[in-house]
Amino acid sequence: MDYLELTTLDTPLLAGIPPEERPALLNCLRARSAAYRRGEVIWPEGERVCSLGLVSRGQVQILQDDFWGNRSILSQAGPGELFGEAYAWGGEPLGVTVQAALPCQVWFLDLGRLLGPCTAACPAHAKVMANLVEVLAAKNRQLSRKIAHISQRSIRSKVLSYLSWEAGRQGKRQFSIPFDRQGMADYLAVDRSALSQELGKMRREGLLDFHKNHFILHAPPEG
Amino acid sequence: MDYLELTTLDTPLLAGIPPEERPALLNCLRARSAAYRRGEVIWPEGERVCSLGLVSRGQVQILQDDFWGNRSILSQAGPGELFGEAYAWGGEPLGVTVQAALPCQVWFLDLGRLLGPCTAACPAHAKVMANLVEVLAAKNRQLSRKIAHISQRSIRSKVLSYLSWEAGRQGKRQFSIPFDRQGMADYLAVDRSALSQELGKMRREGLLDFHKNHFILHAPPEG
DNA sequence: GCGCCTCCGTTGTAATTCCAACCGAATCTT
DNA sequence: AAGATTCGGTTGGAATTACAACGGAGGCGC
Repeated sequence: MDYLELTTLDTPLLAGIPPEERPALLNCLRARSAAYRRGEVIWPEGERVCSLGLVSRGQVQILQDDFWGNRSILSQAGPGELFGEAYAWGGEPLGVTVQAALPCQVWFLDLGRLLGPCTAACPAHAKVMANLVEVLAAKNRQLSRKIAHISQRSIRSKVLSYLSWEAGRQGKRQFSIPFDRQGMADYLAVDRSALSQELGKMRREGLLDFHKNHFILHAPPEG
Repeated sequence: MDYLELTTLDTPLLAGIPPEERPALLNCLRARSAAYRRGEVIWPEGERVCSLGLVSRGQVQILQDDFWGNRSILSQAGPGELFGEAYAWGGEPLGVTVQAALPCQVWFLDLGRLLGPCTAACPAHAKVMANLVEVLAAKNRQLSRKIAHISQRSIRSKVLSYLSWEAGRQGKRQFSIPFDRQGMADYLAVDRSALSQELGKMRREGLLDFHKNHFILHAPPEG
């Protein structure tokens, strides 16, 4: 297996592990790779997985389908980011669907081997564990944040909650978001046309301005 | 410090670590304890914490307040459960408020020390790391599940999504939930009276029956 | 240039939800 | 036992949202 792609990949999971140590580590973790076309399903919901996914090129979406077929975007993962890390141990079947949002290349790592008693086999193992904890904690915060947004009772509040957070994150009042309208509506769990409608109303009221996925907040929601 | 309470506590974080090894470990982690009255704030939002919380007695609530003052219950933690584990490293300020839901006793552990290079100081360290990963992964799934519920577009769908999951988890069609009405409404991010109204309508339609926090599902939503 | 397709905004209507207020039952206090 | 408090159900009206349908702008291939 050719690990070249991963020895130089900038990913939080392997942060702090020098390229020369990576092949041995990756071999330990039984790293293997696959390519997917846009829209292709990588892991269907219900699957039992014992490895986690790492995107090296392209982008994947983590989706959730409910009983009635509505699909919502839980999150997206680009180069260097992980998916399925919450289901890779504990034996629970996958509660989400992972799908290629763009043509992409992904790797699968058996990180379960790190959880066993003998963690010290490779010197890099401890570092991976520490990275893994930080990644899981960050994902946790990300999910909490989404909950904060979609817990709002009105579309306007959801939009403001999301956009003002995004503005804060990017440190500017003018910024782009990683969604098209449908994606934004899915993320905020609202109807697309209702979202467009509310955005238009907010623009007319001078709260903000926008074009496609580029936004400008006019009145700071913080007061 | 008297670790007696923690040497016998059944908690996923210390699972698999025998009581006699715990005092040394806890000492390593600078474990310290505090008691809180019902309603008392343990960690206010915005605080920078570098330890995680472990409930030994009572119950705490993890709350999220938005810009406009609406408060929603992210989760609750009872004896043996953790809180703040997503904010204990990475240096991000606390995005949630932690409050005592009941009179309670909690412990604070500096788990950040496990992430450093020398993990092998105590023999139990590796086990705690593995436990921590599983706890974080489980929390992850729990947050994803809540998102699945509140992403539903109608109160009825939210209720069915939540109740049918709860029925599945408990393996019976008749079960109790850990919320009163207001708590359930907060969890599902809907208005309490609207929730009562919808529950009454669903009962009239024969979908389910309930009394207080005890529910009986009549028609399986799976078909 | 021409269709084809995707994305986004608009409109109108039906349905849902919020909100505030009220009421009764149960529990707790004194 | 009376009063206070909490909890859950109900109601009515105002406001919001979903839903379906349509139309225009822009990109793309031919």
